[in-house]
Amino acid sequence: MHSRMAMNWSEIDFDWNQVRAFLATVEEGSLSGAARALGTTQPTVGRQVSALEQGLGVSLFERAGRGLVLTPSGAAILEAVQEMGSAAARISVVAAGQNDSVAGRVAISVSDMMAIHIMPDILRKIRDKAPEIEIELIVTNDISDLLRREADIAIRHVEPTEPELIGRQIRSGVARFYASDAFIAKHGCPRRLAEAKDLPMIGFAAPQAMADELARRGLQISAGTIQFYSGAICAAWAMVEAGLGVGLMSEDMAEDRRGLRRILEDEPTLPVDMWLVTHRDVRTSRRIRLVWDILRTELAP
Amino acid sequence: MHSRMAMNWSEIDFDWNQVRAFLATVEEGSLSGAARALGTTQPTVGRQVSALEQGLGVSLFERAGRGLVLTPSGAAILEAVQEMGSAAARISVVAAGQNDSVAGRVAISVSDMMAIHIMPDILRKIRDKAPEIEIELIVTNDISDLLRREADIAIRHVEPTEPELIGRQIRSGVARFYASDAFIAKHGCPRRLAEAKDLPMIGFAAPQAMADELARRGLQISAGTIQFYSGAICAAWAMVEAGLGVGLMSEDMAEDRRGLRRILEDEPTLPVDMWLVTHRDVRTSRRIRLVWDILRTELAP
DNA sequence: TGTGCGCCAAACAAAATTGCATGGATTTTT
DNA sequence: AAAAATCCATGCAATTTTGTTTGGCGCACA
Repeated sequence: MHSRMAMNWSEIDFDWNQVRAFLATVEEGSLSGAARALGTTQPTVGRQVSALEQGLGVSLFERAGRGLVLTPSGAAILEAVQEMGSAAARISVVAAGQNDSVAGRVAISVSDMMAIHIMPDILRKIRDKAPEIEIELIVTNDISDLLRREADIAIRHVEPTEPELIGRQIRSGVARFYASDAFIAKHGCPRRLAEAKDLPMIGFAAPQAMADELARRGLQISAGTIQFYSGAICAAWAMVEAGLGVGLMSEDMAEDRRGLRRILEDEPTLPVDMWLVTHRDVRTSRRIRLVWDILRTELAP
Repeated sequence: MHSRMAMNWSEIDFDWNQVRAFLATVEEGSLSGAARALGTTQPTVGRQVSALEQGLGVSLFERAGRGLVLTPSGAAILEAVQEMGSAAARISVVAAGQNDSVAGRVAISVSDMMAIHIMPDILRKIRDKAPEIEIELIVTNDISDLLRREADIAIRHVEPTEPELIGRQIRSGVARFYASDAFIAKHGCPRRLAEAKDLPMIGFAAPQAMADELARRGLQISAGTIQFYSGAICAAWAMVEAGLGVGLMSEDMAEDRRGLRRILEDEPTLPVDMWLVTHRDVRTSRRIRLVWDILRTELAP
């Protein structure tokens, strides 16, 4: 019995893997790039795309010397192709959630500072409690996309807004300003914000973006004071330690740092939230649930 | 920020065709039924579903003697799978709309010699592969103007320089000198260029233009030896066959000619290139692309 | 209870796909 | 302006996938 309307199979007799090759090619911009992304070879991707063109009776790319250019026909089907891709990603997410084996891989996405200062101890605990779980630590300072299953669990600093994601606030710390001893020896140790406003500052993002973000939290900083910055927070902190400027840092992480001193005693408190986030569908997996619980316990205030 | 999120390919490493097999199995109720619907065989569908189960790490069906029963995990991914299927169907529909029907006219511009000696066989092949395509053969010895859409595809002997045109070199032959048996009986068969320089020659262009062109290619010919000429190459060749003079001709075309003999064994080789040329914009058209591909295959060395 | 029918699983031969190596072409770099 | 780096196409060998055939199992029906 067919509870649903039966599919018209003759309409989709083309090879679905060829669609995947096409999508990868569009996203990567070249056949070679698509091959790298898919873990196959350029001739294979090229032939699959050609076969799709022939199967659909449309030419999708114009071979233009270096690289390919999407034809109008290619652009026309692109939206449906992308939807097919995101449905495939959802299959992966849901299937991962259905997998109730404890043994297997769990991917956790964290910032580099977390990876260096906090995760090692937690990973040891995970190994003790569940040695058959294999952890992939994805280190990125971008928010990684749980919807596409780049990671199973992520630690973010903002509450997730997507309805498919569930987040649990695990800790709220405070960020403060720090500088190296050498820096203080040279510039003095400012106690009040007013004294510090001309000191060079190390940023974690482009100066204007960082100034805007701080302003949103009630701290007026001129973008001009940010001379150096790096999205890699540990690199930014190396700059602070080298005495290149003052830096803003979560309190509990700064404790470990040697040669750093807190400055600005009257600064407004900058709350730093921490959220443990996962996908509603993968959370049902026993293995992921186990890791989730360990993280939640260990990261509790 | 990336508004266009790239796909996470490493996690979507399962075979998309396996998803199709799973969907067909669910909708048809059995592996055999799915095989019938997909136009394949039951073992194939069975193996694809098994491979999907292994790839996702989840069991999708309960093998229950006669027939299969969906497991909870199978039911969980079903929605996303169906969405993938409907996206696939949409691709097919959109592509069909984009598919400018293959029926229609394609104009090919060729020289008269090509039209007579080479095109007939190729036209037969085009008719076999795509009977609904109507071919107009534009016979001209001028470089026909693709930019003005006099023709959709042209065969030229020089590489196109215009950026709007794309050309593909398909063959490089050699031109040699030939004369009719009657001519040789009367004038002898010159073996060296020096012996021939006073023999009457049939031209394909105005004597001085032809002499200049040959000089550019390293062959010194006096314009005065060209007594008769015609831009219509086949007319010029009728003159050669009638014994009015010697003629220069592409080797592969001369082979077919009866009553002609090659002369001048020490002549410098005159390369004759052949380029398939079309306009960038029309190349995306399905039927023109089809004809292009046939021409390219058939004219390959 | 025996028989027929439909379905899934397994073994082996055939076919299709893939990967590798290479060549041609174009853009970027030095 | 030459050289390096990419990128796509193609020929050929190897692997993978598919098709064919056969056998086992459960269910329906006489």
